[in-house]
Amino acid sequence: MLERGFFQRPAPSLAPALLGKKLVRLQDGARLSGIILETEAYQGGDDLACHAHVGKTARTQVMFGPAGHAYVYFTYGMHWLLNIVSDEPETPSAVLIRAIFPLEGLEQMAANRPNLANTPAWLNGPAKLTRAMAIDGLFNRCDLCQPESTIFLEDGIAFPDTLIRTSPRIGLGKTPEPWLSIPWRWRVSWQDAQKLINKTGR
DNA sequence: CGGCCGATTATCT
DNA sequence: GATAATCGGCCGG
Repeated sequence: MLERGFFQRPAPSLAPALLGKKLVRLQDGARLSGIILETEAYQGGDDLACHAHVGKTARTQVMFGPAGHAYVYFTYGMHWLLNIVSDEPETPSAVLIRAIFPLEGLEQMAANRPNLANTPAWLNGPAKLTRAMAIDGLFNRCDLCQPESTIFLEDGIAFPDTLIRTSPRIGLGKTPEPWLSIPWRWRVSWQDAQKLINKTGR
């Protein structure tokens, strides 16, 4: 289990460091997991794309707290998105988990997503992976560094820097420049990940 | 492939 | 009352 110290840095530093780490969810005694393939950073009250730019509200409060906690929020009337709170208290900051490469508990994750065809890359979206891992608002503000947590992170594999691509963040709508174009999205392609994971033997 | 669009409701103003 | 850190279906090239 990754300890709190790992998360205690600004989101633009933590986000790329999370690539290759293992996201683990214990559901009904089963172990569901995947290698993180895509992340986005949301950093500080100055970041107009960050929910916390409006200040402390019931929703954003957790981002003002200590690192290593989950920020799970609801959007578009139907989706839950998982973030990991980063940086120091009073500096609102979080990393959105946008895609994982399924590793353990594939059968149960597929059962959690009955309507999804079992295509090769099927957890390539922030709301897809939360549904497959049965992560919803009940996990908002939970501590990912507690020994009894049913969601936590583990060491995984190391992706070479050459496989990591950056781009602007997705879905920001009418967020103004320069925030719209800041390259705070990091990702590894599903194909590259599969090659490396197979070679490493998981 | 890429673009458009409707679904559906917590959260904020 | 408006908006949304998305998704999946449907269209055209």
